[in-house]
Amino acid sequence: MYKQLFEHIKKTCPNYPEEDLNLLLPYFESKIITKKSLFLKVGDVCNTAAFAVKGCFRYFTTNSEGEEFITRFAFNDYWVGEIQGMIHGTPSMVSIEALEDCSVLTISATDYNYLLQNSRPFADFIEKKFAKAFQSAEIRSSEFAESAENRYQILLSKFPDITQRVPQYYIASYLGITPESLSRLRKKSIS
Amino acid sequence: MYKQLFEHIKKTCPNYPEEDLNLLLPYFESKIITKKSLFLKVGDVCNTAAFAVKGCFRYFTTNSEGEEFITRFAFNDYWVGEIQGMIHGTPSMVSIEALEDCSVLTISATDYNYLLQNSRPFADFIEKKFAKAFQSAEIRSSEFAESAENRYQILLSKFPDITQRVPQYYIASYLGITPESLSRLRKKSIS
DNA sequence: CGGAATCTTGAAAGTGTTCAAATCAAGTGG
DNA sequence: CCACTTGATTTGAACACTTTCAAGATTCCG
Repeated sequence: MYKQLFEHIKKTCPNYPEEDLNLLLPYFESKIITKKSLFLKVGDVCNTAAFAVKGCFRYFTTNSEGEEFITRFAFNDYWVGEIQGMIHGTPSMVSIEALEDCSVLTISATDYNYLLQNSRPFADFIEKKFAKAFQSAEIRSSEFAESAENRYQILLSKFPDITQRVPQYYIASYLGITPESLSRLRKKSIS
Repeated sequence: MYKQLFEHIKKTCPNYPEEDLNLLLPYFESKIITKKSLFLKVGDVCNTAAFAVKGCFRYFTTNSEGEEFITRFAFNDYWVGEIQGMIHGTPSMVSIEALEDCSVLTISATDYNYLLQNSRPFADFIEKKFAKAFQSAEIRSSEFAESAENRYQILLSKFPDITQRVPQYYIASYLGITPESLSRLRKKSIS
């Protein structure tokens, strides 16, 4: 559990001091998030962040027609939650739901902000994560420059096992097409 | 010129100390960016940020078909450039072009980073701007949950005068449709 | 073994694209 | 100031792609 979190941190910040890693321990709590439960709901303020040791989540919003639209997925070694809301107390624009039973390490917004203020290495780590998240958001929005078929290929190349873990209609929603269209698109790609 | 920049900063950070504002002066330079010139090119590292006193810019990428796709617009009182690249030296994923003759206040990446390190108020200001930019990127990608017509209406509500300043084929590109489709869509909306 | 959920397939309808031509607008040079 | 050029927008018709709705096949799970 914690070893995986530490590995994750060291991958992002290779010179994160070993002793500072151990200081993090008391702030995290191991939890199971059961399949289909909501980790965060639109409009709520995110008061917990979770490091996904094992699991799979979807972020989604609802459009003006009342249809769900998936904005992103999160898998093992991803952080789940809304950093923005944790820091500034702004209500979330997305909901987050577990697609499997997920094993996570959670940290409260209070402890998170405490560490941000009092641990230089942690603050640097979060800053890097944040920069990465920003880049991902920019990439996500430019994906729509591509055709649905290309978007699907890009998604597959990023997450080769996504078809095993995520129902196809969710992938379709992420791509912005109907499940039927995705089914046909897949059929075409194979032949 | 500078007054406008100061107003902009005070709007974001109401208690930005007056004396710290004046400290910023020597780092900024007033410039004109002529219509159609590139402020930043894909792949280059952004070494200058610009505060748009007056003007209008488009950010764009090129998809795998070689077609341009506009990711966002920037107008008066916007910051133009890639903060990410300025801080981390990463190459830009977008190009930025002036759509009018633009009057801007520029600051070099070096000075920018210097201020970030040495001026607490400036760092706080940038942090807020950054959070805002992140949110905008998230919103931008969820816009594709909506129909082209709704996306157009949303854009109009955000920038009521955009049709006066930006050619329609650029707006179409931003919406992810052809200029012809936008033309028809507008015709329909009016009646 | 059911029953529910998911995925596939078909046909019709809808929507956006393409390509070509016409119209409109703005600026240039005689 | 007008004719001309160039760029931008509109319109039309054929076409391509995606959606919708309905039905059938498949998979998963209690």
